[in-house]
Amino acid sequence: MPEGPEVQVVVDTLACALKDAKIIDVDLRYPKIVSESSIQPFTELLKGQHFRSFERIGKYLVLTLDDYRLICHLRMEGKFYIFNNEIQESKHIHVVFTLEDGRKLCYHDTRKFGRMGLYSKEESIRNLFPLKKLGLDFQEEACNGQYLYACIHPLKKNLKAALLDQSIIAGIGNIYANEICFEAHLDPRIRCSKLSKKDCALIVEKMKLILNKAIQCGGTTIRDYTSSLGVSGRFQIQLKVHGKKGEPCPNCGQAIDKIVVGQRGTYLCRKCQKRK
DNA sequence: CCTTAGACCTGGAGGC
DNA sequence: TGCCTCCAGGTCTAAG
Repeated sequence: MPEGPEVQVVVDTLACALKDAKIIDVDLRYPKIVSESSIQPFTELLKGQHFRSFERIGKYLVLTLDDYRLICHLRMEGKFYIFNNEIQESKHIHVVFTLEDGRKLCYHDTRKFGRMGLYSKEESIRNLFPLKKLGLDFQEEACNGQYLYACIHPLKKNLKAALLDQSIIAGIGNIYANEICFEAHLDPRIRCSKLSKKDCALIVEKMKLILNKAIQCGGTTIRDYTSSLGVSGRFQIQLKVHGKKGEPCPNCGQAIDKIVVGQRGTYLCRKCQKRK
């Protein structure tokens, strides 16, 4: 589920639940979840650390502890759950952090694609291994039409691939890339070099609208977050094309088409989204 | 340099 | 019901 907005919802929720909580034990059930680039020994170094601050960069969670940064990527299906007493057991829970107050923070990941690791707190965040290849985050001021145009104008690849390229803009995933192309009335297969400055300004404008609205919608589900099931970014925004194959386009009524672009499922309205 | 196929994993949906 | 194939929020690596 997690693209940038869902990760933001998760970070906000974790910040509420875990601020200054102390880790007293870590049960690493599936060791491959820990990145090879992590400082070791992972479980031992976490003991005694407190969660101090919480942020998101692209699709990464950055949890700052007393002495380290714990960086997590949820990939396709990673989720965090917090249990007050007993864990609701599952074979998909791969890491359990026991907190001093008795709560358990569980990392759940059906496909085991997610990764987490410990990194230096001294180094600037952007220089840490998992983050240094990222471009501007989608919420940054400097991430504007000019920036996007400068990045993608020279590229031969198509618009969809550029939106998914985390070294250009960090935080956009497949669902939102489809929605952004639809709202900008642009065919995802357009070559980047054919896009004007005006197109790029429009793309960024729609991108910020869609992603920020998604965060707000996710934010509404935070409130009914209770204790047992916890912290999963619930994607509640109204999608216009993603997953809507065969349904009428909200603009013109023509059936939404599904194609493959860059090995990813891509939904579009052939009438509304111009190819150039 | 760039694009693309494959790998990493599991489970749900749909066809037969 | 069972078996098979395809597909899914992502990213990295090797091959072409």
